[in-house]
Amino acid sequence: MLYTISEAAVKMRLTPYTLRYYDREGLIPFVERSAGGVRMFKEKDFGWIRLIECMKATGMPIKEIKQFVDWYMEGNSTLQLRRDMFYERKELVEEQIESLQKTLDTIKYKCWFYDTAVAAGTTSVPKNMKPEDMPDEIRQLKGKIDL
Amino acid sequence: MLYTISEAAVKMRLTPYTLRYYDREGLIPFVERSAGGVRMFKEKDFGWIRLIECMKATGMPIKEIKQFVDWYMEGNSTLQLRRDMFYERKELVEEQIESLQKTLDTIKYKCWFYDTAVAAGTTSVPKNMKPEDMPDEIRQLKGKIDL
DNA sequence: ATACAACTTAGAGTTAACTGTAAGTCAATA
DNA sequence: TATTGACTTACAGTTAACTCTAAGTTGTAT
Repeated sequence: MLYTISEAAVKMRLTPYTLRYYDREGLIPFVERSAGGVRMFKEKDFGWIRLIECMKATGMPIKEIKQFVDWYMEGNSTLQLRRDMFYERKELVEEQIESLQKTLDTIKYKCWFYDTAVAAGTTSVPKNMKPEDMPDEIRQLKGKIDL
Repeated sequence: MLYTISEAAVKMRLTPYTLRYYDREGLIPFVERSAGGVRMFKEKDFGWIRLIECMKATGMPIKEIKQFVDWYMEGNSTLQLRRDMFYERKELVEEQIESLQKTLDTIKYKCWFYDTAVAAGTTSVPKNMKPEDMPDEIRQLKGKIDL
């Protein structure tokens, strides 16, 4: 089963513009063309594009993803480099999750803060509340955040 | 204790350019000026800037952060709007964490894949490995991801 | 064979969030 | 008081990742 760029775009939830951009940037050199030059996407290509989207989701810039694709096209001589890249990404994603969890602590505190402020009609109530009057989990959060 | 823009930048791990940009965009209207027009940052401002950085860390664009600051400057009549904004952010951050955890599953699978490929000198070993020959946690991961 | 929709490339335009430059002003020290 | 380094504004430049336009080509349906 082969797909045109529009069909591939629907399947991948991208636009044809984006797929052509990825092609120009060297992210999908394995996508073949018809005799007339029309891109023909095959099933196997979608797995690759999903992997590219996964790397993008880690915040990896397109140029670094291209580096990885270049290594892949080079064959087994680049296995170590590709392995190391994934381990580095693993570290970074674990850090991102930790960081987002800290961010979430602040947001959760603010949710309580504004719940309390809305109920009172003024921010001075949560602002001046003594720690011992706060719910346990909020007191914990307040201790963790640095606002 | 008052701080110049350079001192404030060091304290917040930002550049003076960025702080001026935030000021121009209306993110820190509460920062006062000396008679000569020089910005004078006070301790209280840093808490605010930390909150702005927290909102930025959730992926919130500067224009939406400005909306929140505008609501703050308007006073208690905007409490409900501010509360709702934090609840919306909470949802989004929880989604981001979930999404990153799925991304991490794919990365972890690829770490195993390339560990195995490097050991064998070729990707065909992990590529053709039967599920029952994989470690349990890898088989689990492989079932979860969609490459 | 002829339409005509969907494809192609090259290159320009957009957006967000900075980042830097130029010209001029402020403030601390010799 | 004069110098000098840090500040000010206005505005231009940068970067990443698209997004769109124009001019031309391909492929399918009559």
